[in-house]
Amino acid sequence: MVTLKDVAAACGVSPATVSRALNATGDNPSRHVRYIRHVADNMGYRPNAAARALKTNRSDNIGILYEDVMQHEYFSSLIEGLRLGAEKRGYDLTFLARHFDGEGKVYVAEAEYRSLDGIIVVQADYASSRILSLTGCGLPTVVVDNRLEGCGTVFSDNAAGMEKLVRHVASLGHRRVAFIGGDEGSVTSLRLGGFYKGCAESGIRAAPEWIFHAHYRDPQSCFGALDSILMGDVKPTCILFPDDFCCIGAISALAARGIRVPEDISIAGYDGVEMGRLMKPALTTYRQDSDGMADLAIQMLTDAISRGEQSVSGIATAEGSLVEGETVRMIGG
Amino acid sequence: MVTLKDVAAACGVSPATVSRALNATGDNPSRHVRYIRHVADNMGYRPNAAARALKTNRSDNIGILYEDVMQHEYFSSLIEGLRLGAEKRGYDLTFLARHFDGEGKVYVAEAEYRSLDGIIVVQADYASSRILSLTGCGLPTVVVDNRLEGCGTVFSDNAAGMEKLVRHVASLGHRRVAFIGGDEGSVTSLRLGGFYKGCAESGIRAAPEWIFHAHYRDPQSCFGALDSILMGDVKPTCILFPDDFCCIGAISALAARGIRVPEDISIAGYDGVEMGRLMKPALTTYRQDSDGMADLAIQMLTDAISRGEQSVSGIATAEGSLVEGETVRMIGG
DNA sequence: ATACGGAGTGAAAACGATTGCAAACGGGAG
DNA sequence: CTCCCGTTTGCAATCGTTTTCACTCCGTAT
Repeated sequence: MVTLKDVAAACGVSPATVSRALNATGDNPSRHVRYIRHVADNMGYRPNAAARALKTNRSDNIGILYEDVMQHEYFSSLIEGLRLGAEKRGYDLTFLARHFDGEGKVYVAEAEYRSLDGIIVVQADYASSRILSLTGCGLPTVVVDNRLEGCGTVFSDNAAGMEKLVRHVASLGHRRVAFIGGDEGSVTSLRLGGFYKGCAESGIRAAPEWIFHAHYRDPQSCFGALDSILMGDVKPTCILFPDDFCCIGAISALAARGIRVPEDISIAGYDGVEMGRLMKPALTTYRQDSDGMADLAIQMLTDAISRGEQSVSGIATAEGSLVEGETVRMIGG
Repeated sequence: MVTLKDVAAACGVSPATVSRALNATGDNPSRHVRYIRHVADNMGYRPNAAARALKTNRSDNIGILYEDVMQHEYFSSLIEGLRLGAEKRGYDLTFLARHFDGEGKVYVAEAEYRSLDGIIVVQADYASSRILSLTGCGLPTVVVDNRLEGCGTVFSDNAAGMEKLVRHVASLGHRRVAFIGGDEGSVTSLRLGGFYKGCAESGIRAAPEWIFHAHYRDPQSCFGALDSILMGDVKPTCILFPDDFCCIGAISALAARGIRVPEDISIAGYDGVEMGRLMKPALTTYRQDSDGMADLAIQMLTDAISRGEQSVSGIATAEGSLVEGETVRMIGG
């Protein structure tokens, strides 16, 4: 392993000079600096992250914290986006391991231990108490799709997206629209607000009997809601699902009852998964901009880091886009 | 931040003693050692990873390297499995960033820079030249579903799995079976071998005109193959797809032609994604044991690390399981 | 009683980088 | 030629651990 000292010897200068030459940020480096850099390159010098972190307390490393979300395509693409964003800005990404202590899982200690520069929290459930303990830790933190005291936040446009979806559905003539989701403490509860607003603006009555609770990406509770809907006297012409996964699954559940989509009933999902584009009829859904969210999150975080701040403030929202598929059909006015 | 020295002062001993007390591995620690540990705990002492790494050249940190696979449910659950396995054994997981140099992406340098203890490679494509440069780097490396000189390997039971699938299909009476996949340099080429073997053992003629090339998880090439199959004079009774994603997509493509699954044609996928269980008819497929593979990989790697070896040898295979769905129907003998 | 071996401890030297401080240097003005 | 001021450089300390080496202490064998 070639060290600063080796490069210094090769250049006939002191290690301090080499360090400065390599870290200098000026726009037009002097001949001497260029020479040192050239030699360092040639020798294959790479700084030692541990030594640097020890001295500076910085690691160019961001911790990422999530729970049980990897299987969701939306989240895994979000995480991939985080990685790309971090890479672009010269940071690495480390999974924050959950080392146990007496009372629960400890993330902060881990982050400190590794001298991480910041933390990104990706979590489907709101306000996990384990996460809450992060907020006071003096490390800049950005939370995705969640609101946490003292942390920066990046939201998907949950309310606005659902609103757009409702309008779209309304524009195709639907007046009896059911909503599945709105689970307390999940993003779908934010969307419920958008649903109400969209209904109000489109002159649709948001009938309480057509609003059903279900968890995000939980087919079980979702199909339960579907059952209730189908057992009602008056049936909706369109059902909005909490996520694409459940929505696609529902097509089969409906087919098993002899109900065709979209001929007999229209449906729409939420997320914008790849399968939705592939299938026939193509899924009508709202595509969350996971790449945009990821990049915003990393940007907020790295900005705060490079300003040397201990916390991140501010809220940003990434706008998604309506995906007009074929699962919502036009119905007679 | 509380350091070794602080603990030492509080205990009235030297830092060296504290270090030894905390790192001692003996089964029954002496009273004195227990006391030091107690004090350290109480003071909230956490070792500094950077200092430790600097001194020992170990980081309890494993690098993970992959390309463009995050969107695949199989891969993201594999990565989640890796994380869990690493966590279980006291390691963290860091994404290996791809810093560029003149000729391509450089992973090794990054791994060295962070003094990573080992590397796990997850990659759909065989023999990427970028990866190859890893092998000589003196870091223990385990490759998933791939064979690379000087690296440990964990395989999914590609051939055996496909063989089982073929037998299952044969046992339901199918004699005309088409195979899509077998792409050079991808895992599906291994499965092609299993296909031949399964056919041979089941007395099925593996007809070359029913073997079609397609990339893994590439609907485009897959549907092209499907077209060819459907245009043939004699049609197969069952089609085996390279992955569940394409297979599920194919159901729609078939439906668009008025072909029903499984009444008119039987199909099976490969991977075992969640959606397959949810849909109706439930997807017949072969579920790869991604958790098992991940755990094997981490175990091989951490074993080598703790033995202080510079490379990993050995090949392990994780056995998957046949998922008998409803997309392959029994046909008349 | 003396010598010896083992266990435990402390002092101090690393590991490889950054950085405050002071000295050396270089260029322009007088 | 000298002086002054701004820039560059080197020295040395430091970050928090681990680890070697020498030493002490104590129990046991001779």
